[in-house]
Amino acid sequence: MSENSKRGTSRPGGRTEAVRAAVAEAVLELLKRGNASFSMAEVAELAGIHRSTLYRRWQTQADLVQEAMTLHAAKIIIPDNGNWKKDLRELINTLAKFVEDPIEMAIVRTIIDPKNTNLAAQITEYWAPLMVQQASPIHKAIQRGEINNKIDPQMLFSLILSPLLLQSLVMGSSISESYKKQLEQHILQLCI
Amino acid sequence: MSENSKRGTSRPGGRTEAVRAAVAEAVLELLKRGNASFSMAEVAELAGIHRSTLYRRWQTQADLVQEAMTLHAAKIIIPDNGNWKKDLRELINTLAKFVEDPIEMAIVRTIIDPKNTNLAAQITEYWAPLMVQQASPIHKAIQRGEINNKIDPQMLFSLILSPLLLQSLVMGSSISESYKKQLEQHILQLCI
DNA sequence: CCACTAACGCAACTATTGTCGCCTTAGTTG
DNA sequence: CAACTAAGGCGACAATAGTTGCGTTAGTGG
Repeated sequence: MSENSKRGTSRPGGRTEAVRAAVAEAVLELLKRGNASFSMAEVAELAGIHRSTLYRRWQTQADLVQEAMTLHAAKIIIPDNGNWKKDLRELINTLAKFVEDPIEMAIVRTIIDPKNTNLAAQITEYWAPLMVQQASPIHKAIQRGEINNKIDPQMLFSLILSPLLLQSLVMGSSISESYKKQLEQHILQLCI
Repeated sequence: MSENSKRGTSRPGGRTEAVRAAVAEAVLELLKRGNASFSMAEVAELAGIHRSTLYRRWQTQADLVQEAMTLHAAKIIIPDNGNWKKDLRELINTLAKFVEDPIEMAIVRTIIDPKNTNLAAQITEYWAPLMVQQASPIHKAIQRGEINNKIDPQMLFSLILSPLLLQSLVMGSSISESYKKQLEQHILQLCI
C-alpha cells in the first residue's frame, strides 16, 4: 500500500481489461465492415460501454485503431520453396491479399492521415517487422544467387509492394490475376 | 446574351463566381500550408464568406478539395531528351517533387479516403491525363528500342511512381538523392 | 431602368462531439 | 472480508458542426 503503485496502469485487472478488449474488438469489427470512418459513439455502443469512458482512455480514432491492432495479427505467409520464382509468386499473392484487407488498409490510412503524425511512428513499428519477414525470401534468393547482387533487397521489396498498394488504395481497383502475373514478370525481368 | 449555355447554375455571374474563386483559393492556401484537415469554418473565414453559404454549395471537405483542384494545375515537366536514361532521371525528379507537393498529396488523400468513394472517379479524371503525359517518355523510349519491348509501359510507370508514393505517403520520409539514384538504377536494370 | 429571383448574409436552431463532476462498481491489498 | 481507491456509468454541460427560414443584395432579362 505504502509502495508507490501509481505507475502506468495501477489496476489492470478484470474490468479495465474487459473494457479494453471490448473496445478493441468493436473497432476491429467496424474496420472489418469497411467502416474506417467510424464515430466514437458507434464504438462505445458496439463495445457496450459509456461514451465518456471511451473518451477518457482513447482520445482519437487513431488511438482506437492502434488498440485494435493489438488484437489483430496480420495473416502473412512467408514463402520458402528454395526457388525465387515460386517464392515471388506466393509473395505477390500474400501481399495482394494484404493490400485488399480492410483492416490492414485502415491501418495504412491511419498512418497516412496527417492528423496522426504523432502516432505514425508507433504504428510503423507494428508494420516494420511484417515487412522484414515478408522480405526474407528475397534475402534467401540473393544468397542462392538467383537475384542479381546489385539489387537492393529493400528496394526490390518496395517495387513489389508499392504497385499493389497504388492499385488498391489510390486506384481503388482489386488486384486481378493478370495484374499479379504481369507484376511477377516485370520483377523477374528486374532480377536477372 | 440570350445564349444560355450555362448548365446547373442559372446565375453564374459576378458574385457567385467570386465566391467560388475565393473558396477555391482559400482551400488551396490551406492545403499549401499543409493543413489537409481544415474545418469548414476555417475555409469560410479565409474566403470571407458565411458558413452557411459554404455548406449550401459544398457539402463535404472532398467537394472543397475538388473545387481547389480546378484552380491548381500540377507543375509537371515532360522530359524529352531523346535518351531514356536522361529522361528517366528527370522523370524521377519530377515525380519526387509531385509526391512531396502538399496539394497533390492532399488530393491523393482525398481519393484514398473511404468516405469519398463517390468523388474518387471524378478526381481520378483529373489525375489520369497527368499520368498519361508523364508516361510519354516511356513510350518514346520503347519506340527508340531503348526499353525491352516485353515491358508494359503502364506497369513500368507504376514501378517508378509507386515506390515514391510509398516512401512519401506511408513512410512519411522525404525522397533523398540516394533513394532517387537507387530507384533509377533498378528501373534501368529492369529495362534491359 | 425595372421587375424578377438566384444566391448570399444573418441568426436562431438542431445535432453531434467532446468534457466534467459526482456517484457507483469492483480490483487490490492487508 | 473489509478498507481503499482506480476506473466505469450517468447525466449535465460546453463546444463544435451542420441546417434552416427569412430578409437583403445583386445578376439577368426585358
